[in-house]
Amino acid sequence: MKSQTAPRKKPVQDRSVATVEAIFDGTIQVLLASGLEKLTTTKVAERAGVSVGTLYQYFPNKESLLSAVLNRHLTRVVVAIELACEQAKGKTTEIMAIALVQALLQAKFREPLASRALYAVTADAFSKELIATVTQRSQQAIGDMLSTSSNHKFRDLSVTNLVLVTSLVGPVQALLEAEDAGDLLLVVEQHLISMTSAYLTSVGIGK
Amino acid sequence: MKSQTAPRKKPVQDRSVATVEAIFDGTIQVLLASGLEKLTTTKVAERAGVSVGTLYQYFPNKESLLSAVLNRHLTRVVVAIELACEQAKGKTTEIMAIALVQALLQAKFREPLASRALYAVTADAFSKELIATVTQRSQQAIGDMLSTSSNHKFRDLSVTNLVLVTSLVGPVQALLEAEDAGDLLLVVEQHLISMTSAYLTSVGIGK
Amino acid sequence: MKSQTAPRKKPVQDRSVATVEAIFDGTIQVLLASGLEKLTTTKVAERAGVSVGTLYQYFPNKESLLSAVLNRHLTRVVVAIELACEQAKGKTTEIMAIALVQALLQAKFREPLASRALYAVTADAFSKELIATVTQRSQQAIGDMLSTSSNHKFRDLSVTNLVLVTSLVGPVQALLEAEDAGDLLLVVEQHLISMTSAYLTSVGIGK
Amino acid sequence: MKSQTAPRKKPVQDRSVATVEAIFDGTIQVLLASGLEKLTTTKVAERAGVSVGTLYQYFPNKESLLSAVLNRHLTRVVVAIELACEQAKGKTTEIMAIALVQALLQAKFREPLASRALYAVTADAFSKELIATVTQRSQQAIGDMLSTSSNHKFRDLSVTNLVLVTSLVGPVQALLEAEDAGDLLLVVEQHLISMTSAYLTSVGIGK
DNA sequence: CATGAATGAGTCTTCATTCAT
DNA sequence: GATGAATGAAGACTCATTCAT
Repeated sequence: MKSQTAPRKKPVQDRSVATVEAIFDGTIQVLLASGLEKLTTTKVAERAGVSVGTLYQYFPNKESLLSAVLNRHLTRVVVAIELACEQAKGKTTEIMAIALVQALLQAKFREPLASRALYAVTADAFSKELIATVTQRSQQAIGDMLSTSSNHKFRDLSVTNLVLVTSLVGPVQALLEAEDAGDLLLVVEQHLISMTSAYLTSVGIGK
Repeated sequence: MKSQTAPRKKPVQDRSVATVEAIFDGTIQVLLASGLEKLTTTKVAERAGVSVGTLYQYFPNKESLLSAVLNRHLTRVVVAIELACEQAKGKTTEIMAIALVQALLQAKFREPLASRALYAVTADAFSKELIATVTQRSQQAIGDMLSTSSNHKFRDLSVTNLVLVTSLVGPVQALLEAEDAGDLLLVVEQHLISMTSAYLTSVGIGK
Repeated sequence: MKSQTAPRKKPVQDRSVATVEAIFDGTIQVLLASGLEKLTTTKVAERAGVSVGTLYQYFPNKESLLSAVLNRHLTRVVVAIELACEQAKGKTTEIMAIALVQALLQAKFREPLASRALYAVTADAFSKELIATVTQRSQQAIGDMLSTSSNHKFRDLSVTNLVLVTSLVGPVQALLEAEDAGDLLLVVEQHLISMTSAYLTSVGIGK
Repeated sequence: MKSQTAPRKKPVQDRSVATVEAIFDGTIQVLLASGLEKLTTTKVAERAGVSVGTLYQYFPNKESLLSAVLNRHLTRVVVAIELACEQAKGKTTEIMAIALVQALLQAKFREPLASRALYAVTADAFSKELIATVTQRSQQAIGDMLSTSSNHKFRDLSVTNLVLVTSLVGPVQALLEAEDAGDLLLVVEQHLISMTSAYLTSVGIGK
């Protein structure tokens, strides 16, 4: 039996689509305003301008709601990464580093509020699986890209992927929560590119 | 006004110390077994072998309990980092990288269960302050160390500190949760050292 | 003030008849599958292949739906009993016993599923009135029959009626829920006839 | 895994015993005042003079509460029947009939309110098992008794047991709900004895 | 007439916290 | 100091019913 986490019904009608969208937004709002701990389905429904009943028409339980929101966000991020990786194939390691870091930052900062809000959700037990999937896809994309590098070869490719994915997330998150994010953004981006590039060079084997 | 988060009384007697210790352990146990979401003070007390009443004798509320546990853990980690940074002062950037990475890994893997269990707590709203403090101290220690490097100078030292601290945490966490952590540990450690070292070199200015 | 329990409109058209019929069937289905406790109007509508809205077109509320279903069933049973009693008038007490028991069993086993399903509904508060009416009619019919017995007279006729009606229902219900109802049916029927006949003889006064 | 229907903790202390007793009484009260359909755990707690929390300390859920109350009642009834059957062993069939009917009536009318209130609970799905057990025990006791009859032997003993048990319950229930129960009691008792006795005689084989 | 999305009052149940013993 | 029974506010979730399309 599948875990009770899949959305309850697909929004086929326009009204439904709008409703679900409003619920998603409401979730983010409440997450930012109250935090995950104090997030209640009633609050979310209120913010979304619908009744609790309606919320439950689309999501069988609170968990599935949070999962859906997180899923939508993370999927967008991974897709951005996959795209960037695809486009950087065959290029030099330096260019790959730039592509990867920029893609991640852009994806995260396109919806900075959602990004920040969803961090807490990420830590929740039921997100494990989702996170695993997303991490998996990211590593796959990065691995596929790296193996086409024009100037380096990588042994321990899987470890390299792991390190790359996990090491970039922390700084990005810190940036999202920083008050002077705007000022820092460019410098940090530069540093992350330097770090990634330097790491890949030091770990790669010259061709 | 201070938040009601400080422990209620100091355990001066041996029995008290043992009780608090048991409660701390119980908390970790429950965290691992049930997750933060399903952690209840009653469960913790049970695991600790005391009554709820006793638990509340030492901690005014659930939050303060979790804060205390998290605080103890993080403090140990920072202290380890501070120590390592202190000892690596005046050395080369490469040695500093090694010292830093090793200190972090050792500190985290000394109590791997606690490290893993407390990750979720970290994401909770009330931990913000604690995390901030700890991050602050770490960056301070690292900054102090870096500025004594025998072979590099750093501009944007604060950014470098930020990047270092935040980028290492992700991989370590991933490692803690990996099933084959044992096999990966050494390789990942090596990669993290490479990354850190390469990053510092690339960002530093030769003396 | 009358309770809002009467059907909302009479199905004059064929389509309407079919719809109501489908809703009745759906109700029985859900009753059997989920039990009264978990019976919801939505489920019933689904099973019936109509929308909830349509269901409410024919029944003003859940109660009236259940009442209607129960009513239809019980009415059929009483009618069968009334008929049998009518036909046995003037016969001996023994023949009356046979007629009564057989009529009841036949009526109940003509729609065994419905009979079984509706037992729970019977116990619900709102059925009180309906049950009373039905019981009343049965007792009336039985009383009318008994008083024409060719070989006995009855004092305490009302008590006799009460006992007869209420004592036969239990065994029939047990039979309906038995797994080996088929095997038992004939024997139990025989026993019930014996019991009824013997009871009437022992309580009746020889003419 | 056992069904979540067993009481949560045993009342060892006096206070606990009193609490549970109050909850039982409260349940009966609410059942009589509002009916099963409108019975809520909050209402029960209020009537019992405790908080909902306390109620849930002793019963994991509403169902288990109702089961416990029903169980207590039915157990008392069966015990009474078992006792009566035991004492009537070796006697004539007529005496057995008297013993059985009187035992049942006395047991039911010792707590007439509870008897009446619990009828609805009886019909609920989750009571199936309990009812089955109780019926089983009753039939066993009756069977054991009948087989020692001094003046009759019974073939189809199991059918006879079934018929006896199920046929007596209906009249008793009707009596409990009758407004003039007091007036009827004696006559009905007499009729039930007649019926039972006559049935057993007609179905038994003279020795 | 039929549909089914939306509503929200009403339930069950949990759990942090207190306090009499 | 320790205990654990009692509390009750709060939150997740359901479902009878309505009404715009």
